[in-house]
Amino acid sequence: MAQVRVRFAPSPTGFFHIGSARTALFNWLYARHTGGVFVLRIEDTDKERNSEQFLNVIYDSLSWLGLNWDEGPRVGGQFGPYRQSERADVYREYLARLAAAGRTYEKDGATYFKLLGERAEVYDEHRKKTVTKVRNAPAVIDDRIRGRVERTEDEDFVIVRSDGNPVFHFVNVVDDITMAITHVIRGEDHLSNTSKHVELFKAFGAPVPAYAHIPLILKQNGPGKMSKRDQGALIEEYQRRGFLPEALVNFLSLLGWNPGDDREKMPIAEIIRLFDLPGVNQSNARFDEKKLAHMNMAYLLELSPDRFVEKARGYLAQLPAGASRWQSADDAYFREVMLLCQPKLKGLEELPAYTGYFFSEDFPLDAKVREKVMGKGDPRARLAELIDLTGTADFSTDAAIEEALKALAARSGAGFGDYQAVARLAVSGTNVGPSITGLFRVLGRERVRKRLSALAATL
RNA sequence: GUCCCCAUCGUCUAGCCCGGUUAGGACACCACCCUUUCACGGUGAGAACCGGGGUUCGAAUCCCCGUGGGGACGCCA
Repeated sequence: MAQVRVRFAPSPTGFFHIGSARTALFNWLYARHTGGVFVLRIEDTDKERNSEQFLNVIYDSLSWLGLNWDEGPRVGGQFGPYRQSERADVYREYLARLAAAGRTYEKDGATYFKLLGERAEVYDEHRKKTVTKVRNAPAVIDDRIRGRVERTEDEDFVIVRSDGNPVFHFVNVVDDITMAITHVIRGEDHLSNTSKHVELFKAFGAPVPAYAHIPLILKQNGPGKMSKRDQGALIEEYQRRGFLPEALVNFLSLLGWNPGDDREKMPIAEIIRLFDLPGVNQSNARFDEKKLAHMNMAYLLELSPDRFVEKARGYLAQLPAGASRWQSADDAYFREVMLLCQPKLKGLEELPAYTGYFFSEDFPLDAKVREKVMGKGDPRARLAELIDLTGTADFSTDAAIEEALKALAARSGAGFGDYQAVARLAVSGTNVGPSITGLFRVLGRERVRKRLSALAATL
């Protein structure tokens, strides 16, 4: 069996859709699984809609996801160039072949591909116009996911626009032929187009590749497939929100595919080992951001300290406002704060709100929490005792702080929880966060006492 | 309207090909446990074979018809 060659062929429209990401991923996985070649081809024949800078959106998104390409722009390859805008010579040659075989004709300045068979004029109710139907044999699509699919192409179609630019169907097929693509893995929305492509392959006398039409990703609420305007549809959004690419890739791999057992969270090497076309589902999948968030948390939790700190720093640095707040902190302290919070976070997005009070005295006091804590027991007395205790207590370790607090609770007869709640409110302004002992230790005696006193002063 | 694809818990899915399961897992939700908060984690609960016909001793599984969902029908890709 010859080496597998697959391709991902996006258009530089300025967006990198999550559905495109999954198509790219499945192609990449199949190439890696089979030891094949993953080709990146840029389909930029529509000069109206494409632009140079949009190319970077594609490169950046693929790179961020870790989907490296073996052939394509920036890395080259023996079947280049890999941008359709640079392949005019190839298309001219293939168009000439079609013309020589009598399979093209001009109409309204455009070039049409001519189907073989009897013709008849028919009025199309839906399109409200008369069209020429061709009595044609069905095209057979050998689909690795759906099985054998037949569809009859019964109308000639445009392959070169009147402005001289070739159309998708034509260049797509020509490139798949000239780039020796063996498997076309793409979204199901292309299944109906495939009969056009099969007709072209046949007209060129070229072997038809194996197809694999993968199910679509549906929007989480409401009807229809996910579009670029839907919440969570764009890869750059996940990048910006600090999602871990390995988590997103793992999640995406499970949208329409499964390893055949209960496993979900898997290292990419394992996904590559298990991935195969027959394991891909046939039905569309609804996108579920909650499950993605859970996957992201699981990956975040197991990040090594160094990696977590690096990710946290990266995330905070790209925030639009207030980046200076964290940047002014010294490395050791920053690291200590981040590692204290790592086991508690669901996502890097929580970082600003979750760690703000470590880096500034100006942090919000949650009014509801304050009301709740202050309305219970004798917070005034607890605060006074805490201020007294923290003046002399050993702050060197969590254990020492815990011991001191427990001793205080035992002396006074109030519960540990009462001290904990009041102290937490004073130092962090809320009722969620790391352990109170960790909070004390990392914040340090001086700031803890200052904040306790500040809260006491408001009573 | 025409053509194509699809159909298991709210969601992602295993099981289907090669009929016999208390129809399994995960996310979400709820309860309990753990616990110095909040999480994590643990235990448990509720929750599905779209409908109708066939074939068969027996159908989630095979066949047909409905219905529902999705896609395509551009000088977009």
